[in-house]
Amino acid sequence: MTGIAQRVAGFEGQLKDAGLRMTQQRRLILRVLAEADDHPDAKGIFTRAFALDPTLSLSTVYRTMKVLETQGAIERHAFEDGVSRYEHADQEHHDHLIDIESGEVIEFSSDAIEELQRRIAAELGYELVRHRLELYGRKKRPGVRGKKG
Amino acid sequence: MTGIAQRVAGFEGQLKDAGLRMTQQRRLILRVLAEADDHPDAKGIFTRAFALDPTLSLSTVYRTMKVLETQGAIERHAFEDGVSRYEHADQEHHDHLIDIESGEVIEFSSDAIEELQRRIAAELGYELVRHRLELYGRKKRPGVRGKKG
DNA sequence: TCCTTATTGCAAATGTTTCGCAACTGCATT
DNA sequence: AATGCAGTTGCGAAACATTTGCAATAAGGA
Ligand SMILES: [Mn+2]
Ligand SMILES: [Mn+2]
Ligand SMILES: [Zn+2]
Ligand SMILES: [Zn+2]
Repeated sequence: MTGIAQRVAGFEGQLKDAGLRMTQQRRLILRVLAEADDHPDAKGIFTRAFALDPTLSLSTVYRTMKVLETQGAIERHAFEDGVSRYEHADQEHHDHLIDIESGEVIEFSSDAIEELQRRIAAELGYELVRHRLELYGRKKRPGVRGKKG
Repeated sequence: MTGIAQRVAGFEGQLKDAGLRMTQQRRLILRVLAEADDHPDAKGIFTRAFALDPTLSLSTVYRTMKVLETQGAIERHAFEDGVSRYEHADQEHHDHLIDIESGEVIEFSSDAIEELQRRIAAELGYELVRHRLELYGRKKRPGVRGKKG
């Protein structure tokens, strides 16, 4: 919902408060991130940004992702393949379902499962701080119902 | 519940069926794995096994873990720190809660959450094949109840 | 025991992410 | 607009976990 410009401006403020600078590179990466509707890894972000500014380096992408993560501007995920994937954090919490055939990542959120996780942790004597939930599935062919169908 | 000897014997059969061999190294690693009650990584397994046979190499541990995983004899997990951790697969499915202060890994299982995940996937048009669920929490101090306590 | 081939140890290669460092630039201040 | 101090960047090298090529070794059926 928030526009790119506003988001960049808002982030600029956060940086300033932390004594950090808004550089061309950060602006560029922020833009790439804002325009992304998937979950790119560092190399993917680099590729997209590099197309707009071929002086950018991959190191800077990594460093920027760290800054953005610290500022809470992005979230980092590590799905099965192990590499870090990023997405902007201006949306509310959600988890992911990965299509094991296509690799497509589908977002979902469920209050019920969030609550259940909290309860499970509590029963074990823990306060839930964060969690990682990934579902790996295969697309159901329409028309095929459950075992008893 | 299953004894180490039986487990090794059973695995030997699986290997044979796959045209693979039961080597000293595999026997050793299997033993280390069977005696482990935690979730060691490759280096951890190597260290324990190396103590019993200092001719073993780390490569062999990695290769063996791959074979064992393919045979379904072990499970591999990758918690937040990124490295692969292993455990024998002779117990029923469970998920993990990690104490973010001590690093301790607590196992738990919940039919409710398993079912809920299946339902969520189904609602998105997917058949759930596997999942990853990790809870990261902090030990509650006894005597301190919820916000309204 | 012999033979075939799976397996091993070693070192080198990978792939991802981090780091040291000198050059560069944002930006607050003259 | 010019100055100066950090914070930042690009580059190459390092770090780290894991994989792989290869020649030597050993499992296990004949
Ligand atoms: Mn997402
Ligand atoms: Mn476990
Ligand atoms: Zn969630
Ligand atoms: Zn589960």
